[in-house]
Amino acid sequence: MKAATLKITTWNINSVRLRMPLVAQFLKSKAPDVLCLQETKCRDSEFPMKDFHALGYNHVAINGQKGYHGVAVVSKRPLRLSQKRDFCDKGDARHISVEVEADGGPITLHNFYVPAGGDEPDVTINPKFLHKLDFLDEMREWIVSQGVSRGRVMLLGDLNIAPLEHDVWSHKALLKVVSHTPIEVEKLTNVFEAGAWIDAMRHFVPRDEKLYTWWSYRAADWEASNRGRRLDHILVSEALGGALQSLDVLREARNWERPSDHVPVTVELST
DNA sequence: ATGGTTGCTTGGCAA
Repeated sequence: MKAATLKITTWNINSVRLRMPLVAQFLKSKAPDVLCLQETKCRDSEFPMKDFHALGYNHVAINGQKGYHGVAVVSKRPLRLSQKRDFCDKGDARHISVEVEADGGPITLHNFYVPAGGDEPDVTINPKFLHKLDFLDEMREWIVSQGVSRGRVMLLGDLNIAPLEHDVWSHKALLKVVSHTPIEVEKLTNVFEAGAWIDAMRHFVPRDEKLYTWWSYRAADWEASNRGRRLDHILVSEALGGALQSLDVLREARNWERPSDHVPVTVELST
């Protein structure tokens, strides 16, 4: 009898075509039921569909665009595409949602790639930062008005914000660095509260322990300096809070050959 | 004080 669990991974892959060998290595060794990707960086017609099929991931939902952004969900279990919402009406591919079959009933997944926001944390001179804040406001409004977190729901992906003091290597040094500024943290906190989401990663790792999912390419030695940030998140609705079984942040993936700057984050749920 | 790297594409932006 099949174990009644569901393993779900989120991973900003920074070009799915370039890194398909790493994805294959990951799927073979960890075998999650569902993998949610961000920054696929290709049109839907260019997505390496056959490679996923060959690995046993026969169910695929994609929202891609040429060169930038792009999100995808690949699964060993049947999926039903439910939505591709164009937040901020810019035509960006930054969201896709699906329903995944599970023993206790379907689970809705919302896979996000939130705008990075550029370098300057000042909306008067940096339109990319304004876009990021507007995107977060729209997420909050959408969660409230649509009741997004009702039922068995997960919201995950690269949210490009490290909200807690120990989600960054130095809280003080990063207060004026986009990804950890007070205004971004406030708006992401509003998103969390709007759905009464449970922070699945912090369910397993205390808030006073360092926890990162991303290390810059620009460090001479990422591992020695260890200047990481927790930019990737998995949130679950209250109905799934009691189902959380385990967490795996695959730090070693940052040392793979030609790695993404983000590592895969996996949670296991009892279903 | 201000680089540093990577990907998509071939000059320069986005991250």
